[in-house]
Amino acid sequence: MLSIGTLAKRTGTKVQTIRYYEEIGLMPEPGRTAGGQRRYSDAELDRLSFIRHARQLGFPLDAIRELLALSDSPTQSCEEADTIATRQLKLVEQRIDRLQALRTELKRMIHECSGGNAADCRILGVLRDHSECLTNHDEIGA
Amino acid sequence: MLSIGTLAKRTGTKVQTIRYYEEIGLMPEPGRTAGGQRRYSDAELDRLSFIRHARQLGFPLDAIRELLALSDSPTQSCEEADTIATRQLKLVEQRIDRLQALRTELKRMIHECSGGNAADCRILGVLRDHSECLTNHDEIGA
DNA sequence: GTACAACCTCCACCCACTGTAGGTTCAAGC
DNA sequence: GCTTGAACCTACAGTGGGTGGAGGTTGTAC
Repeated sequence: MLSIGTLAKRTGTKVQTIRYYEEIGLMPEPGRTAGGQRRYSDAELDRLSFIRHARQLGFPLDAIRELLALSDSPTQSCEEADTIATRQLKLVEQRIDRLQALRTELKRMIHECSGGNAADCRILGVLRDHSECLTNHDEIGA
Repeated sequence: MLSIGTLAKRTGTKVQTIRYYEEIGLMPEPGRTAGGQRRYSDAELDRLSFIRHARQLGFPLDAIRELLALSDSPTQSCEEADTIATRQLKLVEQRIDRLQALRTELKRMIHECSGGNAADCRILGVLRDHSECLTNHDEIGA
């Protein structure tokens, strides 16, 4: 049986994060010692590894919840897993496209700025006047 | 003078977002009507446009705060603007690299899954066992 | 038996907003 | 001048995915 700290080290997770996963029902409530400390079995280690791995691949926790449910019922068709993964792939591809457009625009801004004072700065100029942009970048964020 | 709703429409910002920017000191406190409603001048329209444009390019609000300060003192060197933009470019490039690695891994998972039941699903299999991954993807998230 | 690292709960905070409830003001039409 | 109703106001809760800290308790090695 593993303490929460050992489980954390083995999975590369912070202790608080494990407790957070328990709180939101992603991890089961583990057994406790007489004194109230959590003790984990290998099944829980596997489950947390699964969660962490899916997180590394960018799956949101809700999707992970579904994937865990599928993984727990091995006779079910894996069609749904495919759907979830494909959805995630599309999301990742959208983000890449968007970030590549941002990269182009940022590079251009930086390249055009010859380094005088702020009044003539192309970086600030482009920010002031959207019409100086070559690309449309309507959506917010990265 | 513009109402907050008109300013919102003109800049493609939500009304709540404008009030939020005021709350965190990114937008100045505007004038008010006798009844207490906000009224904005063109200077404030320009400032909000600048903020929104920088957000579209993915700059975090703290960076935007610095960029606004630079834009307000036109005699200052624009070196700092260059530093901020370059930092942002590097961040964007890092994210692109990371997302491209995720894309590769997701594609492989989906491709390998031939669609049986969940027990044999390659998608769930890869998630269960990190050693089946070709790439290292230590960091979390997208 | 003691020291102290690791654990416990509870709560606040991060970013950048978004949404809602419950009440007030402005402007257009009559 | 009066009514209507859209737009405004404040205040607060919630989003995702955690992170950090205070203040107190337990487990374990010596």
